[in-house]
Amino acid sequence: MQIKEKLNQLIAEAAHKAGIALEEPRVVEAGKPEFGDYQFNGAMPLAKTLKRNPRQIAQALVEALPQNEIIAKAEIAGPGFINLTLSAEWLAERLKEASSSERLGVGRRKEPQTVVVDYSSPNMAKQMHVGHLRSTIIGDSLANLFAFLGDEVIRQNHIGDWGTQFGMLIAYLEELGEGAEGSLHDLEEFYKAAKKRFDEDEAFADKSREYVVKLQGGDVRCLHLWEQFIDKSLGHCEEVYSKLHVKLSREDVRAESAYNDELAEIVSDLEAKGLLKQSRGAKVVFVEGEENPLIIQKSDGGYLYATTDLAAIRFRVQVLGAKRISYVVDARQAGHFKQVFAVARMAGYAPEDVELEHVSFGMMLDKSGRPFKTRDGGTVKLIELLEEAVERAKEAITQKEAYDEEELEKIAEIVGIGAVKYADLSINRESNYIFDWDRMLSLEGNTSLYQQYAYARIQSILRKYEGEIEGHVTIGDELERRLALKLLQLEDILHLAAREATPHTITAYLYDLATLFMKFYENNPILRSDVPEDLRQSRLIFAQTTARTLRLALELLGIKVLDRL
RNA sequence: GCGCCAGUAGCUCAAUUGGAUAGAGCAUCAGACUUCGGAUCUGAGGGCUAGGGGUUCGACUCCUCUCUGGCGCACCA
Repeated sequence: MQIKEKLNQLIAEAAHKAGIALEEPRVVEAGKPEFGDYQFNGAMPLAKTLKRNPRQIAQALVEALPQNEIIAKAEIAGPGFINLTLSAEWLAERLKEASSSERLGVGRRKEPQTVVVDYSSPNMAKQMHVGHLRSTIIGDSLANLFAFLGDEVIRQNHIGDWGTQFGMLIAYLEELGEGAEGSLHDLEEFYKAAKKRFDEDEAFADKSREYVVKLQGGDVRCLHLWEQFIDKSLGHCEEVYSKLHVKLSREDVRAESAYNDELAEIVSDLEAKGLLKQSRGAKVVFVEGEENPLIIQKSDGGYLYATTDLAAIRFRVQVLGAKRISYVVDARQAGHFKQVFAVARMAGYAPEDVELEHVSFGMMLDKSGRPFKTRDGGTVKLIELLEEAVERAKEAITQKEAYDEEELEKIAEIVGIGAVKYADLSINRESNYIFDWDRMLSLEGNTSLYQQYAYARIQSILRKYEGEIEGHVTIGDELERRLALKLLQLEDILHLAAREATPHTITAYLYDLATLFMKFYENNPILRSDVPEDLRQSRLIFAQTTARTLRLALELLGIKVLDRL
C-alpha cells in the first residue's frame, strides 16, 4: 500500500480543480500526532509565486479535494499547513486486505529495472577482515530489498584476484609443494610468510615477478597454481558468507581477472574517442574539476583498478543490461568513483539513463573511537569476529533463560549474527560506526533482540490461540489507529529505503512498529476471557500482521527470526 | 596546500530531504504487575543542533567564514 502516492494524487486533483498550478505534490508524515496522519506543506511555497495568501491557497485545495474514502479530515493550521487524518474504516479495511496478502500488500514495481549491486569484494590475497563487514552486510540487504520490490537484481562480487602480489603467492605455494593445503588454512600467515621470503630472498623475489608476467600471459602452470589459490581463498569467504547468512555464491563472483582481456581494448577505445592524454608517461583521462587525472595505463604498460572498473561498468551496462549500478564501497573511495563515473559517462559506457551510485559508508571504530583492531594492533579477522558474536550472544541470553545445549547453539547463532548485522544497518551508513558489543547485544533499545523478542512474544500468543484468524479489523482506540497506519506504511518505507539505499530507514521503522505494538499489547488484551470474540479476532489480526511485518523486514535485512527465544 | 565527509542531550543515534514545540534508546531519578512471555510498559529531568554571519513566512537541513575531527590527493587495490 503506497499511501503517500494516493494522497498525492488527491492533492494533485484538488489543485487541478482549483486551478492551482502544482507539480508533483508531496505529502509527508505528520510531525506530531495532533497534526493528524499526514501533512501537505506545499501551500506556503506556492504563496509567493501565486502572490496569494497561503491560507487561502490551502483553503482552496481543501475545498477542491475530490470525494474519497481515504481522508476523514483535512484541516488548515498555522501559516498554511494542511493536516490530513485518514479514515479509520479505510485503514481497517486496508489492514484486513494486507493481512490476507502474501506480500503484506506490498506491490511489485510495474517496470522492473536491472540493478547491479557490487558489494563485499574481498581481496583474495588475504583473509576477510572487519573492513569487509559493512560492505557485505549493507550490500546484501540492499540486494534483497531491490529484489523484493520487483527489480531484476544482479549481485556482483568483484573480488580482487589479480595483481602483482599473486606472483609472490603462487611462487610460494609452488615452493611448499605437497604440504601446501594446510598452510592455506590461514591466509594471513601464508601471506606474511610469502612476503618474508620475498623480502629476504632475491631469487625468490625474481621468480615472483616472473610469475606475475607468466600468469598474466596465460602460462598454464601458473594459472593452475593461481586457480588453486583462488579457490581456497574463495572458500574462506564462503565460510564467512554462510555464517553471515549472506546470499553471495560463486555465481555472483565476477573477478577482476575476468576483465583482463578487455583492458587493452578499453585503452584503445578511450583513445579513439579522443579522451586519452599522455601525462608523465602514463595514459590518463582528465576529468573536469579534478586536479589529478584518472590513470588508465601506467607508464610501464600495466593497468590499474580504474581500468578494470571501467571495463566492469561497460560489461554491466552492455551485457547485463544494468539501469542502476550500486557500489557498496567505503567512503574513502569517493574520489575514485567520482572520476571513474565521470569517465564512464564521457566514454558512453554508462548512458544518461543508467544510474551510477556510490553507496558509501564510514569506518568501523572501536568504543574509544579508534579504528577497530585486535589488542596487539592487527586486523580483526571477520570469521573470528562472528564467532565472538555467537559466544557473546550465548552469554547474553543465558542470563535470562535456561536452554539446553543444542537449542542454545542455534539461538545464539541467530541472535549473535543478527545483532552484528542489525547494529550496522541501524545507523546512517555515511557516518563512522562505533562497534560496541554491549550495546548491540542489549535487550533494550533499537536492537535486533528487541525485535526478535517482540516477534517471539507474538508467536507465543498465536500458538496459544488455536482457532482460525478470520474476522474483521475494527479500530477501537488511538493505539490501534496508529498501529494500523504504521503497518500500512511498510511499502512507502521500503521504497524510501531502496531509493536512498538506506537500510536504517527500515530499522527505524521496525523499532517504531515494535514499540507501538508493545504499547498496544500492554493496553489491549487479546486472549483474556473477557474479550469479545470479534474484538479478539481483530486484535489477533493486528498481532499476526505485526509479526509478519517484523519478519519480512528483518529477513530483507538478512536477519533471521525465531518463533521461540 | 587543495579537496571530500562529518560535528545534534553525559553516551550511542534519529529527524520523512526547507516545515509547526529537534525526537529515541542507554545511563540517572520516579512509577505500574496475583506477567495473554516483565527480555514489558508509564513518567521526569537533560539541547544556543561546534561557533559567527547570511538567504526567507520558516534553517539541524541551503550559502559563507571560522574551529575541531576523519579521510583522500597519478602510475597499490
